[in-house]
Amino acid sequence: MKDPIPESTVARLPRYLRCLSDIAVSEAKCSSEELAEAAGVNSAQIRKDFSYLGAYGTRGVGYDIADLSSQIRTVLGLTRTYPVVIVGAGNLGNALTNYGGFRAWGFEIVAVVDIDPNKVGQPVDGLTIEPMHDLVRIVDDNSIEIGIIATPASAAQTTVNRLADAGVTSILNLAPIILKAPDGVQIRRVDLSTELGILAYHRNT
Amino acid sequence: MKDPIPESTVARLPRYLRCLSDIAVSEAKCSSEELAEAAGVNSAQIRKDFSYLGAYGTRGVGYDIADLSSQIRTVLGLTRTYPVVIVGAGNLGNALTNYGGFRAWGFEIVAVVDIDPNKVGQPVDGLTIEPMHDLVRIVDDNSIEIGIIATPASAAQTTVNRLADAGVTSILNLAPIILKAPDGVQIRRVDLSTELGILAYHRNT
DNA sequence: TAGATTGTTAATCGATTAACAATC
DNA sequence: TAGATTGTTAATCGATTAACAATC
Repeated sequence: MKDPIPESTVARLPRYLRCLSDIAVSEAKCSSEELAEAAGVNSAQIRKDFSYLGAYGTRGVGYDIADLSSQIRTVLGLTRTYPVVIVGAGNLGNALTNYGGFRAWGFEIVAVVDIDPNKVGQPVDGLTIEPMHDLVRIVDDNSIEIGIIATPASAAQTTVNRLADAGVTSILNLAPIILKAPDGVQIRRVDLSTELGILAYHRNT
Repeated sequence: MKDPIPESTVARLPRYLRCLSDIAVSEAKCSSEELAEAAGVNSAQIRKDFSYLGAYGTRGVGYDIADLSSQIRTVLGLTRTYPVVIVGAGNLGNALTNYGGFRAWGFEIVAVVDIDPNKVGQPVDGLTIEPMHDLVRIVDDNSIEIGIIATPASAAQTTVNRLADAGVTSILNLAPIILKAPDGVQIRRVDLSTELGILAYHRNT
């Protein structure tokens, strides 16, 4: 077991988790070869990745899927619940609030805020849209550490700053813009146009 | 100018495009140092990336933003329009259909299909939800090459296969599952839970 | 010309993978 | 024991970056 897990390994762990839960439907154990096939990566890669976790398989047998999944969840920090706030109650924000898939990994949308007074007070999936100026209180009350930005690009940097001021330290940005992360705040970005752009590139290559 | 553009470079190009359009608001030219600052990458990285494009800056001056942006768009294949079909008219699918941001890079949602007869016929952002069994005709009629999967995970592999059969060769998968790509089809995956998982990992590190 | 910044090389760094001894 | 598969090393591969000559 080596200590610092490479970023590339971390990025693959959730993928392994997904594949393992598929395989678990029919089997209790699997080999690195089998998982490699399902995840589309090299089997040596998989064994190396797992060696960082201190997760031990059994030579000649393979990995116990339940054990391994549990190890991965522990390493990623998916053994607790994370309250999440969504900023921006437009189509995308509301779609995310309605999307139940976050809960399986412990992410629970506990608040949705919007700057538009006309949206404030409206219901979304059991929650009520709250005003942006209550953000500090909302983050405080719910001990929120993670925010998702579903605002237009033009409002995204302001939103980051306000989330940071309120005490949120992890942000997932869905707005199509590169943001500056305040000190102590980490931002990940998902840009669907970028993904389509990369698809387009490969079509023409 | 070397020929094969590394995948890592390709993945950064859309980011540069975003940053350049921000910078273009106030300036017509920029240096690799300035863009590096905005994009959060090393300036040598940027110059190296651009050297693959055959895009030439001017020594002592920098890069012409309009020229450079146009080069990047050309390389990525963003100089034409791509008709896109969205499969799955749930919250996410409808949010994407409503989302206007794809059009700026030439991706135009021309059809939304769903398997649920109750949804078929309903309007979404000027389109009408069409039945899944018309997929081949729809893809044909609109010369669709790109599909976005916004179905539940359980329906995603079937959807890939049907899209592939219909002639779609580029797929963006938003369902939280690892899919097998049929021959000649490329799939990119965006998994928001995975992104949150990686955020969670870094919180606890 | 002097200052600035590119384009490119070469060095560094890190990630992937083949190979195989260890061992179930 | 024989067969299978891990865990790990060492080799390979590719990506990043420092450095600097070229040149605007």
